Amino acid sequence: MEFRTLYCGDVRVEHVGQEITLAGWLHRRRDHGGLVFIDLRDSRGIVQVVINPTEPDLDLDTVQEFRNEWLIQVTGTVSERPEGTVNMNLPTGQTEVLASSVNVINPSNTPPFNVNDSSNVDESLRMKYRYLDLRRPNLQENLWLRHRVVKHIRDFLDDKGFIEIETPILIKSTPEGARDYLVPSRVHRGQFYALPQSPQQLKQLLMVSGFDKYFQIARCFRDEDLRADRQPEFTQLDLEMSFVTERDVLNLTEDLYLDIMAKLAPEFSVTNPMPRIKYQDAMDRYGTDKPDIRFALELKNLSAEVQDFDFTVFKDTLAAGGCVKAISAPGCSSYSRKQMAGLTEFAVSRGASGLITIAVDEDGEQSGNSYRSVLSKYLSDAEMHLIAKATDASPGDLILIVAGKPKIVNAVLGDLRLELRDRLNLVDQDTLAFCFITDFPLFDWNEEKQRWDSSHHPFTSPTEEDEQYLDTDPGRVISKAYDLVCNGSELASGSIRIHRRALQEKVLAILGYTSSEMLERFNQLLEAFDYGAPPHGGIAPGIDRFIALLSRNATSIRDVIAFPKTQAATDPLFGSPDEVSTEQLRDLGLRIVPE
RNA sequence: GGCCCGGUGGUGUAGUUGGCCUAACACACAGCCCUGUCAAGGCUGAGAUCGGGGGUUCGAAUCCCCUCCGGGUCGCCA
Repeated sequence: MEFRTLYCGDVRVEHVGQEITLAGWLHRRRDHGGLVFIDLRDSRGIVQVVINPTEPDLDLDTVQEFRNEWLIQVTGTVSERPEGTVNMNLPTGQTEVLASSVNVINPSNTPPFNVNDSSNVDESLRMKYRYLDLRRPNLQENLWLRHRVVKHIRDFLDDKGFIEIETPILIKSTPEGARDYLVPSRVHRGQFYALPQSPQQLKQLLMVSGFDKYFQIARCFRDEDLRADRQPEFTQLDLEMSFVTERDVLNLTEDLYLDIMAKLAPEFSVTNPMPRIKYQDAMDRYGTDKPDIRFALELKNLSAEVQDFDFTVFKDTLAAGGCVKAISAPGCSSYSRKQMAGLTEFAVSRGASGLITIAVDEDGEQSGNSYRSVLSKYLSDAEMHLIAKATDASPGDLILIVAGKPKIVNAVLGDLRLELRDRLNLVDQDTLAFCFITDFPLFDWNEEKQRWDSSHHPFTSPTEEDEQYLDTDPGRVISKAYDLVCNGSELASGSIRIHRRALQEKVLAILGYTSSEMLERFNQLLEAFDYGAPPHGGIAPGIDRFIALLSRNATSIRDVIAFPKTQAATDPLFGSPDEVSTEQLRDLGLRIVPE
């Protein structure tokens, strides 16, 4: 006999009259004594089974022993539900299955938490019983969503002529960027493989090989501390193309995401086309290179307006090369002293020296506005007007001003902007506001180590116009790097790469590599460039973050990964990481040194 | 490594200005009743020394110290 002839979730009116066999988990039981209803659940849904004791082959006492999560096989007849008992909340709700026989395939212990609802459960308990958590509707939906998106990506790129190629998980450590996960070699005692932080150099080599358009759903590994949106292993859509410009990569990425949104998540409204914002503009207007553009509340630079004001804080800041910027919080002029203090504390905790507020009130006079602020002691009404005008503030608004080094001012006001977004409920949850950030600087100055770092990675190409400044002024060199950002979250990062050896060596030299270090770490790439390497570029969208954005119930990427790690990078289900046997250590030539 | 939040029957919560807590409620669990429910319903019952250790006190879930676990965040994430 077959385990089943129909899925629980597939029972419909068209099956009425048919004898079917179902196999599923007991989702819920409603026992009326003489009559028992069982909601039976399988991978495709839930159907109501009716246990009527008048059936000759049904033993009611047995059925009454069934409990939640028991795996049950039911044979019976599909029937239309009697009038008034239809359940429109279930896709199967116009039907029910009148059982003629039932069979326990496998009983279940009482589950450690409710499997048949979406109630909150302590996350470590959920992780310990991840296989049960995965039975619940939220994670089921998320993983199905993930599957559909990944399949869509594969089909989309296949259609565009891409080839999917797997690259090794055991590669060579190139210890810059994130910390590597290392794998000791048994064959070569004392030597190690590293797990890839991304297949970056491998995909560039595939371009040299002439594959032209490559992609991979690639697992990446970074041994850094975890966050809601960061796991030690995560998945990227890694893709690379030859003979392309930035515009080609951005257009392809835009097409891909718009296609996914249209076909798989049409309930969201999306930015189409996706705005392309230069890095410097993003910093000026939003204070960050990953702006949430669902709402305006843009940063305004007041440096020009306030430069002649008789106010020491502004004067000294500007004299020291700093800036004065502000945002206008709509409807917040009525904030209490305590609420204002809260905002100041928020700003100071993020590095600001202070926060200056101007509450804009209605005024019956010709001016229209009156102001409450510590600045009133120093500035004239006309000067206050100037600030209000520059920040587009209206009566009822609260102007928040930060003065200091541009980096800090942007960071603080950028964070305040997001804080106001949440406090004032400024965004629509059904919008995904994609945008591209372009024209990143090629290098960032590392104050601590007194050297230049790549702002993207060392293989990123400078623009042709700026190549001339590599020697004289690396800080002003703009790169061909770009990010895809959505609702304030970085979804993808990519660039046009360097494909000529001389330029690559020059960039590596600026980053502080000696010739011998270059050969030690990057020889495979540098040498490959000597064999007719084509110009190429690509992008690497994070799959986990994107699915989490699309999911209605995910609060972290853990909710879209089948078996994630805790914040301490452990797996409570398997108990990893764990010690290994002395034999295993001996094979590898390793010894554990106590702290 | 820093800062913040949390840990109370199997689960989720309440209680946390020390005493009325002999720890409450819901779900789950056990028993009984019940033939049209769908978060079924009714009655009865069992189940927690309040994450662990130490301390203060006549008295601690509640206050103090240490520690473990989970989460958020800063650092970190080319």
